[in-house]
Amino acid sequence: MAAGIYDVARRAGVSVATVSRSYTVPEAVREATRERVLRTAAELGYQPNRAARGLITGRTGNVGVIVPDLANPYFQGVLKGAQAQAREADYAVFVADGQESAAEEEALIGAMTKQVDGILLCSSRLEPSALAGLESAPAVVLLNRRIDGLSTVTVDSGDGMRQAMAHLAELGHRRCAFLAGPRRSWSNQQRLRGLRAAAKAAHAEIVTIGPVAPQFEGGVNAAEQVLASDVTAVLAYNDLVAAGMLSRLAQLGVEVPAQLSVLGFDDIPLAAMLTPALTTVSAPTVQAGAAAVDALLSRLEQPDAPPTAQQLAATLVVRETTGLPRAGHSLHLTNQGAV
Amino acid sequence: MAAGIYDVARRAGVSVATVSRSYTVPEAVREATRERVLRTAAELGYQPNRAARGLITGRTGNVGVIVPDLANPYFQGVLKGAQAQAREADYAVFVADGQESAAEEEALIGAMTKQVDGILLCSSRLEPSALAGLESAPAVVLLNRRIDGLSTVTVDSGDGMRQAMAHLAELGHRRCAFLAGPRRSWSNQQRLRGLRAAAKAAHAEIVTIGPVAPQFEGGVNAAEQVLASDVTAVLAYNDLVAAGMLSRLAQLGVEVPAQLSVLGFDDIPLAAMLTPALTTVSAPTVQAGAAAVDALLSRLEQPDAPPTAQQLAATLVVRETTGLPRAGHSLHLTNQGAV
DNA sequence: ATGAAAGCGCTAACAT
DNA sequence: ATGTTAGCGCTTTCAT
Repeated sequence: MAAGIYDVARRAGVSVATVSRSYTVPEAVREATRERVLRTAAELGYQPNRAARGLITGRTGNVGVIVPDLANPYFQGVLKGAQAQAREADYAVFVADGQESAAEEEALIGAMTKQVDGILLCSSRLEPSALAGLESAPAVVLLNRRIDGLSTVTVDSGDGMRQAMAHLAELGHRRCAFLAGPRRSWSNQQRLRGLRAAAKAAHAEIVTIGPVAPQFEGGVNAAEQVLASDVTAVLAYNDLVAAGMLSRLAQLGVEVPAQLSVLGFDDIPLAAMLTPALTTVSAPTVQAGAAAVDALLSRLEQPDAPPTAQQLAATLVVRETTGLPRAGHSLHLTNQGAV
Repeated sequence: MAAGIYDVARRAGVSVATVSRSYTVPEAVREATRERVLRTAAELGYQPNRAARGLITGRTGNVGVIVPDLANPYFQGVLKGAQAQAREADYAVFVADGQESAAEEEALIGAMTKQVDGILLCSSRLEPSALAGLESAPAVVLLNRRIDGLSTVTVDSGDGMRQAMAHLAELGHRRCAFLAGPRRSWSNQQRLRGLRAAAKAAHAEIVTIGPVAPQFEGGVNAAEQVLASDVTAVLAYNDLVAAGMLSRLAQLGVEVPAQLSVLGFDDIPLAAMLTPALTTVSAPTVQAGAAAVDALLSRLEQPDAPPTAQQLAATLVVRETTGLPRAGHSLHLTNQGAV
């Protein structure tokens, strides 16, 4: 069997209290003693049992990460960053997939609560009222969502959109489409707001299309509508939508960026892998995941400190899907509907 | 504070044992009593503390999933499937990122061991000897790796390669390149073996290039070498490599599939999003993750049952990057090295 | 600086 | 069918 604290204590000729202290309050035990204890522990392959420890300290050493969809590449970066940061601080991480459902998310929070010290809720699908009720129990940090009373980490997507629009305006675009994401999504609202403000400043016109499903298919399905709207550029809700758009445009024989400029949002790895490579606004997902865990852990250190609201910068990454607007004529489709 | 079992017991007018039994051996308590207990528990918002339970039962109700790289889309599917299946059985899942390092992986296993009932090791970077030493402690299931004495879930990638080669042969390709993955990788060996056998059967010739990094860049960097090798088709180690290949080929002005056919492996979501869409061998990642957790859980039920070795079928998905071989002339590069 | 002993919240014998 | 009680492996007063 695995060695327990008593085995180590006996073998090292000390009491269990000393063994325990060697780990938790090292400075309270004489160096020679501690060394002997640790060496003995290593020999026996002893590791303190976290569950037993948690029972008495009230801390589990775990954090939970809940995302709406584990298959979404956006959350992959977040998870990677969160995991790395947690492990750094010697925390283990539970993951759970909310399946894009508020109810499931709530159930997961409930199930997780007792097993973690804190929960990182990513792009929560919960109602603001449900979120507001989370101020207690384990610490909670929100990613991509802002609610009073909770610590949050957000990406300045409004400014990201401003950069995107400024880029388009500089190229000469004056009439652009925005392929909107889910209407109630916080991120969508931020992006649209930032875009509208920037468009106004640039004396450009925005036609909003959608909402479309924030997936590849959403972009595929919206392509015709975009073409019909007589714009010279389209800003998609996210990279997945932009990718779908690009795919359908290629089928239709529309050249990007010669005939239409396309922008994404998020800069998931896919963006750089497309041909032409997608110009997009980079949201620092890995960094955001790490920052959120940071916020969570410091909340655990100082439960009474006021909640923090960190905002990360988004940065435009110009690649190959944006260019000068086509001359003042509308689009001719050469390859209507071909596969 | 959160209610404990004693609070529930007192309020329901029963002993703690009855409360406990209402959860763990419901049939051993009179229905009326159990109902009352459960109702009381609900009123108090009581939920059994899993850590305390685990301390005595020796079971944590957790499983761990270790992947070499959380940012790799392949493992995203695996994780999604594993998580769903685990939750189904009311298990929580720990994730950890091995950072492509055998040492880190080993450290993670050590750190996790005490906190989980079983570990799912995905595409482990560990030496066979290290793996063989894992037969004890928590249950272990291997994904994409086969070792005697351990339960495994693998994808029949040899047969996947056979399908791919058969498809190419039918189109008329007789000289194809294989962009090899890491030489020591189990998956790479399986794929190469399957490919060689199928090529022999089809009287086709395989030129092996690489090993290349199993990433987008690996494909980008290998493109020139592939072009120089005078093949009419190239089978990449995985979709990421194929995507890099495609990207570079487009830059070089090589038309796919007219001048060169390209195949990937895995069928990660990216494959369908590329233009032209990638023909690839679909490895059922989500299903594999779920099957592996299944294997893990049944191992927990019956620790003495012999280890199982499940093999999942791979299926060729023909999309747009494969076609007839170009006529018998070599490739002319029209756009050498352009961006 | 170290040890003895009392629990943390729960389950599993063992009673009744 | 239900209650009593002894721990699970550890941390933490309180002594020494």
